[in-house]
Amino acid sequence: MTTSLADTPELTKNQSLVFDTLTGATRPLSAYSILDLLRDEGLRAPLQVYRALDKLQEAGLVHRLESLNAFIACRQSDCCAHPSVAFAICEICGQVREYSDDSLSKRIRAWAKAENFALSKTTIELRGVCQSCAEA
Amino acid sequence: MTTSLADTPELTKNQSLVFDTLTGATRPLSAYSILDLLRDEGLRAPLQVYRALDKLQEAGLVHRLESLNAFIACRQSDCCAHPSVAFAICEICGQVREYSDDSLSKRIRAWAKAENFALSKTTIELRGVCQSCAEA
DNA sequence: CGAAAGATGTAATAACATTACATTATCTTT
DNA sequence: AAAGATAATGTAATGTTATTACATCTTTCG
Ligand SMILES: [Zn+2]
Ligand SMILES: [Zn+2]
Ligand SMILES: [Zn+2]
Ligand SMILES: [Zn+2]
Repeated sequence: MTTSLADTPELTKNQSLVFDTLTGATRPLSAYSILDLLRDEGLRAPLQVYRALDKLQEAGLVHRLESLNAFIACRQSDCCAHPSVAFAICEICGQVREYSDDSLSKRIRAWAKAENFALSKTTIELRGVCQSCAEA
Repeated sequence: MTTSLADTPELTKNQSLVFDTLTGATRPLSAYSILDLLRDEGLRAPLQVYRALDKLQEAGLVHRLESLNAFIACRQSDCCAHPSVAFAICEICGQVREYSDDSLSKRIRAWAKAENFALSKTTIELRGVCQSCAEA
């Protein structure tokens, strides 16, 4: 089975369907939106989507946006190499820019070390208006 | 009406109830937990809590933790002076540390400026294990 | 083959949040 | 004080997001 664009880990049918849906989207999708888009492909229940999303997140192919309760496909080739990724979410058009800033994650790790906080995951989400929406 | 600890803006009855509940808690509370704690005080419906939380957030007295769908009272006197606040959430005990790191927010604002992203709000949430839980 | 692990299908329910509408309190102006 | 405006409240219903429970099927591997 080689359905998807990035088949780093071999994806199952449901995982591929969900991943391809996210890859084709230009904005974050909620689990239920994904489900609706995949009804014709045979998906019937939320759990089918949530299970696929879990695996895709573990594989680093998909990110969850906490402030949106929604998901996007990873757009950064070297995303896994960076300890913390940031997302800039446009409040007008809904588009999301993913970026890594090493000095940002360095600062965070320094704070964690100084405070003896054993860091396992960081969430950085920026809200605002993107350049093209500001121009319009 | 001067019921609450920090009455910077004059709080209404429901706002005070919700704020005092959060101030008394040692961990983040969900809106529905707050509601349950305030049934005896006369609160009946989720909306009563959500409305109070909205006002308290506007006033900067309460923060929403996006990755937890929960709320905490602000514990930083000068929180509003800092453009972006970070939260370190312990995955064992549930306690949350709130801190401000100016160089962190400087980095974020620099990125936003370079990318012409009109930043309105930043969410920074760290997950991990706090010092006392690591020692235990 | 047969056990174990993983993936799937389905239903039900839990948890979180908002819309809509009616009412009451507070403040402002006359 | 009366009238009108604004903000807060009460209540019900509904919408949205996520998980639990249980049965079935598939793949892997000794
Ligand atoms: Zn990524
Ligand atoms: Zn935009
Ligand atoms: Zn604060
Ligand atoms: Zn802890």
